[in-house]
Amino acid sequence: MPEDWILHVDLDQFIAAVEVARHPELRGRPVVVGGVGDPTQRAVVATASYEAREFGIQSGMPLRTAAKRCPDAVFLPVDKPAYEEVSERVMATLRELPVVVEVVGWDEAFLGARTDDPEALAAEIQRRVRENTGLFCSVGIGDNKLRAKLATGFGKPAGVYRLTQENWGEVMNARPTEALWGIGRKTAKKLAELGVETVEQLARSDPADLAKRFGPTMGPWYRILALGVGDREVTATPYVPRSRSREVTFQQNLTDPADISREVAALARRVTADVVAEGRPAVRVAVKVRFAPFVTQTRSATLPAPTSDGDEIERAALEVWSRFEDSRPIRLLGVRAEFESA
DNA sequence: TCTGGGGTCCTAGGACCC
DNA sequence: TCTGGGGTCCTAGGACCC
Repeated sequence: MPEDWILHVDLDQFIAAVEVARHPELRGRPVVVGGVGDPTQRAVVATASYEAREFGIQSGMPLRTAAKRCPDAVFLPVDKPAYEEVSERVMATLRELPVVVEVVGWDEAFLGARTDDPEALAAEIQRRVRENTGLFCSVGIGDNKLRAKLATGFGKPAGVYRLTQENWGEVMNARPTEALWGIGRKTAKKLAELGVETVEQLARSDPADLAKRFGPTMGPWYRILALGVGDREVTATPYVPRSRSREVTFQQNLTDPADISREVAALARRVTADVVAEGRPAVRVAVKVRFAPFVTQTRSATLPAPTSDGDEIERAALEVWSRFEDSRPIRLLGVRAEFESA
């Protein structure tokens, strides 16, 4: 009887790889994709090629910093439609196999598979993705989503790795808690303050102590994560979004109230287009403001009635905006529409 | 590290109601 | 009126992920 496996497929340096695939002359060079491709602008790195990473360039880093670390890097603008198109081809390739495909991003998917030989399946996935798209991917094999996801990281680049209950402790116990999927820098730091530095220490922690520090849901959940326990359900059911948002960072901070109102209204219109495309009305509108030295605040309002109407969404966004009292210069504005939860 | 854009989920306090 | 307990909604903020 074949066993049930969960595979996690992750494209290697996806965005940079798509760019290199269509600009072959860039192969082997440090490539950095982000913003409009101008490293003097306010923007960050979306993806850096492995060659660029050698210079210490990472996703999320300001383009300005990346340019300082590697002045010779090639800077390219983000071309979302191009990545979406390639992503579709990758997902279609995965769906040709006898597996359930759950898409979790442009460059990632979980696969549910029943097989005696998950490594052979992983190799087949890599071969087909390479053939159909020219891209390399890494595949994690696990007995749940958490382990499959973490396994992919150990397989990079272009490799396959199996992480299950059997080798979990051996592979993970000595690692910092931040190695877990769901524990970031802030939580790792708070855990360290409790004397919990490693995955093994977290696994041995008292759930009640964790609940006291992190709340009744998150606290005990961190310990479960450290044990490697996770969700096994892989579903092909299309994802239903909870919200749609648009935001923009200005190259020069805004100070004129007329400019600000105009930008809020424009963002509300863009969000309305997304709401209309979604085919479900918005029930709530939120405005996000990032003031000059990077202080972010949000305000929101429940709409009198659900709506997909642009005038109403714009009016709501402007009303929410009027409740901000701070008058510092503004570097970012955002508008979000929320849908009724299912 | 002068720090994007698009999302998700959890927490906590206050309002409000019974 | 020195006064309970609980449920739910609204709102703001925090943390995380890609």
